[in-house]
Amino acid sequence: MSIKDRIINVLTEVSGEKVVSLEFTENPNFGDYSCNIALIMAKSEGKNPRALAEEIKSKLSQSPELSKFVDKIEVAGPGFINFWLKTDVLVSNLMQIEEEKEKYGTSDSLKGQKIMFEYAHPNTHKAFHIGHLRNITTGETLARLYEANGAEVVRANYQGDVGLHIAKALWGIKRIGFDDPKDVKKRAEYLGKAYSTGSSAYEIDEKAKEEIHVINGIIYDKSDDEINKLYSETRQWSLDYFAEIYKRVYTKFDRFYFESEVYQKGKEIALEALKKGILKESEGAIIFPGSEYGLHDRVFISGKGVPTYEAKDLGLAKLQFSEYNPDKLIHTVGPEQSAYFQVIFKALEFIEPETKGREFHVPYGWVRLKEGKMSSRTGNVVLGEKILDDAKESIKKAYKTEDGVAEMIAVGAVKYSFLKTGLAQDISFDLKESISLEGNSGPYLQYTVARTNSVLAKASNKRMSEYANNIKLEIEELTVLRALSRFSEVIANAAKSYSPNLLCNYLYDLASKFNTFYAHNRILNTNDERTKDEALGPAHNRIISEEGKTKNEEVGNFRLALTAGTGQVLKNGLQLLGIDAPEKM
RNA sequence: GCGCCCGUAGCUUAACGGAUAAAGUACGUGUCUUCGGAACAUGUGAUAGAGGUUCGAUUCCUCUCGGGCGCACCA
Repeated sequence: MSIKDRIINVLTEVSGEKVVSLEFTENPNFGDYSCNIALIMAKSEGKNPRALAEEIKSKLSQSPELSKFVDKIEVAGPGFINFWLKTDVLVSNLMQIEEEKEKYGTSDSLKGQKIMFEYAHPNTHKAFHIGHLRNITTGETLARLYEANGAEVVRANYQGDVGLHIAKALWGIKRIGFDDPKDVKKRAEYLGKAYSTGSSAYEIDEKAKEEIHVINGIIYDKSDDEINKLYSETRQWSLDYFAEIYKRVYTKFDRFYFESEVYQKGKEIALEALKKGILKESEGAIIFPGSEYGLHDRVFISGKGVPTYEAKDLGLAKLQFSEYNPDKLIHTVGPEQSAYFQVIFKALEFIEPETKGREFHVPYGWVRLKEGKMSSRTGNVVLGEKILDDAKESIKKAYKTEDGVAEMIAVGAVKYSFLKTGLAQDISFDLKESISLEGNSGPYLQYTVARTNSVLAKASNKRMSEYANNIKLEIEELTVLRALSRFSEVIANAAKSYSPNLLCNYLYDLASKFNTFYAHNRILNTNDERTKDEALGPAHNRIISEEGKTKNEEVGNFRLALTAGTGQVLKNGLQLLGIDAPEKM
């Protein structure tokens, strides 16, 4: 049981309240943990909150359990009860990092749960743009966060390889002429051009529109050999291109679903549902009457008899649940589809009842360009890959870096710039400004790891476990120590609330505190001796040898441990964000 | 028109209904005869507007203004 839970238990017992929340404090003057229970109780009982807090505090001070790890309790502000942890608790946490290494911070709180994360979902024959990159970055991180908490994770990718957009691209190919550039990237560019050609023709040219619908029909019924061949060849071009990107951003999928794989099944399910009266006929199409449930109607099979995205999703859900039977299925998809998913989930409740309460839509915000609106229809897109390449180039220009390291830093910079913002928040993207290498950025964290590596490599004494005793802490040391102890709770929160940005903020805060410590204290060849008079205060006044002095060696060992612990936690945290930290940079 | 989401320093973003609204960037001033300067320190600067609920509101409710997205055969 965590320290936090143990404090909560005592608080629950003493206060008699069932729901007690205990929070980390941002301000060190307010201790390690803070509790607002007195404020809440005062409201319902009509008492003075401060007096009540004092009352609770005096009961708490008599708890033998609490005295094992709590050093000081104070009532502050309107009636908060603040707790300071004993230094040994924090130091033993440091030893835990040393023992558990890359396992440190993980938990099994979600053990036994199977979660399917469905993300990325690019469409073949269309560009893979920065929005996809944000999606894949987000999905991968969520998957890793859930794994870190013990869940069994299935990574799924649902790729659109049939539908009108393909027909537009094929029509475009016919218009501009078939051309195989024989290069993965150039093939993707060529398809992007073909798609925007077909797409704009579709809107302004009635004849083109008709032709595109004919091609769309052929894609489904495979009635034309020439189109079939063109389709399967160019489809593979896209898939090869996507595979390169997945590899580049460290994502591997357990299962690739395709629209081509589910549409037939989806259509059958929809027709079956029509018989049962779940779906209805309307104006020649087959629809789900969402409006009967406060939602809106949606077409599942078009008047032409073609299954729409909606019907395909029925087939997809059927397949996903029969293959994996996940406890939760999380679709990482943009917010514009929120209303769509509400309708689909409702329809699924009737058609596939086992999905009820297990389908979730986690929307992530748009990536908007400062320069103007992005649209693959008009060809005005910024490719995901271009961002990575640009970042890499500017890193090489600014620093002497070998290619592999520059790539690692570029990926870190781009991913971090997406993840540090709240999931639902739109990102306003500027090609030059957004990929930051300084301050609150991926490279800053990577740099800090490299710095810890460098210091540790120079250390002659590797026996860091001897540090723990008799060290009097400087304020900067204590600050880092406290930050380190929060890691596991942060990743649990980040997973639970789908908020990778919480982890980003935490890691930046930790790195920043370490760098402050680093700038003010020597780690190697320490030459300061501390006396009793330099003690920090009652909470952390730990004294030392008989003469009241800390030995240099002990200080050095402790600082090395602090350095190693910081490096380890930063590495573990970056790993969860899907970012590698180079040994040197 | 109906519905959903969003307005926080010049810019990009934080903040379970809590304590002095937190950072980065930019701009200004500094630190360092560097255990890695992609660093550290320091200054200027913000909750769109009006009501309401509350001991307490960036957060919840109502309205106004401003932006985005959905709402039938695209995905």
